[in-house]
Amino acid sequence: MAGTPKKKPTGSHARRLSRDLIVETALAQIDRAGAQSLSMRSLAQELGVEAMSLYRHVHGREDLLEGIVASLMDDLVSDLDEELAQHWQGFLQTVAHRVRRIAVEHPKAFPLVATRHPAAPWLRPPLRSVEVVNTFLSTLIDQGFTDKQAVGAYRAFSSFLLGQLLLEATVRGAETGPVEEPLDEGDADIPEGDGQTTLADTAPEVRRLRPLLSEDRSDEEFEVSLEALLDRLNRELTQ
Amino acid sequence: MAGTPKKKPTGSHARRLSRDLIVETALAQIDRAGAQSLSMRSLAQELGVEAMSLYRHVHGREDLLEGIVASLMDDLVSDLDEELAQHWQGFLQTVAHRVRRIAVEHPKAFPLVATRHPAAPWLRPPLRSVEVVNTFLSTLIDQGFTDKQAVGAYRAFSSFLLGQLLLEATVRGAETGPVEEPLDEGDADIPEGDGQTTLADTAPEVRRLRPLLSEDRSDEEFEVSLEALLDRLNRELTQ
DNA sequence: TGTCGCCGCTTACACCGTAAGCATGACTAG
DNA sequence: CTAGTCATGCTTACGGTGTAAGCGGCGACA
Repeated sequence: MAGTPKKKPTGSHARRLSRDLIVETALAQIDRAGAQSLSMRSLAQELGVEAMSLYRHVHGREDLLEGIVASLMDDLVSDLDEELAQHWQGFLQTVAHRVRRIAVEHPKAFPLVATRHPAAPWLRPPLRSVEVVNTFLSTLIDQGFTDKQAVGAYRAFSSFLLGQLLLEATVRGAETGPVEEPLDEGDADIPEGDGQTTLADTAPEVRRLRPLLSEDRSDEEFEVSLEALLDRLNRELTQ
Repeated sequence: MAGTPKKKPTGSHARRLSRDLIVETALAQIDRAGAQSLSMRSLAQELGVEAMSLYRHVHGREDLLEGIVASLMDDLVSDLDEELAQHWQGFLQTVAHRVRRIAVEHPKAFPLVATRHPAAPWLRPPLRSVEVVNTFLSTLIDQGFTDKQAVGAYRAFSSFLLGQLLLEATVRGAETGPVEEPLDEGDADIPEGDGQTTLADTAPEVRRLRPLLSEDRSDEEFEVSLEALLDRLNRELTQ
C-alpha cells in the first residue's frame, strides 16, 4: 500500500480475533444466510481479516461448526443444577423450553445441532454435551427413576426434541429467507405438468385442507406433545 | 486417440446414462461414504463418464439430491392405497415401518430426507410427497377424524418419525463408516485435558451408565413410542 | 537495545459446481 | 443412398472453496 500507514485504520473490526469472536460471527452469518453459504473467506471478510488467519484459532471448517453447536448448547448448562431440579417434570419442561428457544432463535443453525455426529456414540442430539446429559440422568435417578428408566427417558426426550424442533426450525428457517433463486425451472427433463391442476386432481384432500395445514400451531403442539411425553414417563415411573 | 476404435470398449459402464441410473448410483455412493463426499466429478467417474455429461439429465447438484430423496420416498406410494387403509392404526403402523426401513437401509442418506426443505411449506419431512400426505389425510378422515384431528395427527406423526429415525440413522450412519481421519488432534487452541479422567470427575453418572447408554434398543423403543403415539391419537379421537 | 514469540498475511494447490460450445453417432425424410 | 436433425457425451474454462506452508512485522519482556 502507498503511504505506509503507521496505525492501522481500525475502521470496522474493533475486537481482536479470538475463537469466541469467530464462532459468534459465524453463527450470525448462518442465521442470516444459512450454513450452506458460510465460507471461511466470507467469514474472514466480515471480520476484516484474511481467511487463513482464522486457522490460528480454529482447526478448520469442521471444527468451526462444532464450535458453533457447542456455543449454542452451552447456554443450557449455565444455571441448570439449581433448586430447579426438585421436580423432574419441571426440570424436563425447563430444559425442553430452553432448547426450543435456541431452535427458534437460530432456525438456520439448528439443523447443525440435529445432524452433526455427536462426540460419543451414546450421546444423542440435541442434548450433546456430557455435562447436560449427566445432569439429566442424575436428576431423574435422584427422584426415583431406575437406571434403565432414566436412560429410556433420555432417549425418548431426545427423540421428541429433535423431531419437534427440527420440524419447527425447518419451517421457520424456510420462511425467514427462501432467497434461493427460482431454480430456473427450465427443461432438461421431467416436463412436470401444471402443478396446481395436478394437485387438485390427484390430491383433493390436501388441496381442501391447505389452510389448516398452513396454520402455525407450533407453540400449542409443542406443549401438548411435551405434556404427553411427561405423562408417559410418569406412567412408566409409577408403573 | 490412436487406433480409432470402431466400437467403444464398453468395458465397465454397461448401462446407458439416464436420470434414474444417475440417481441410483449417487445414492449408492452416499450409502458408502456419506453425502458430504458426493461430488459431480466422483459420481461421473463411477459412471465412466465426464462430469458435465450428468447435466444432460440433472439440473445440478441440488436437483440431484432432490431426486435422491424423491426416489427413496417413492417406494412408499407404490402400494399404499389398498385394503391396507381399513384400520387407521394399521395404516399408520405400516407407513411408520416402511419409513423406518428406508432410514435403516440408508442411514447416511436419511439426513437429507430430514433436513432438505420440502417443496411446499405445509409439507413436513419425512412425509414429503403430496400423494403420501393426501393418502394419509383421507385415510384418517374416512375413519372418523375431524379435519383438525387429521392434520394434528399428520404433524405429530411426522415429528415422531423424524426424531426417532434421524437419531437412529445418525447412530447407524456413524458406526457404518466413521472413516473420518482422526482429526489431527493437534494444538491450535483448547488444550482439552485428558478426556477420560475429566469424564469420571465431572460426569460420574454418565460414566456409570455408559454400558446402558450404549445398548441398542432401537427396535423396541420404536415400537413402544409408536404405540404411545397411536394411543394418544386414539384417545384424542374418542375424546 | 536486542530478541523472541504471537498473529495475521501471502502464496499456492487441489478440488468443487457449472456455463458454453463442440464432436459424434443414430435415426428419419426424401 | 444421401442429407438433415437431434440426442448425447466430451472439452475447455471460470470463479469459488478449504487449507498446507512459510513470511513479516509488531509488541512484550530481558
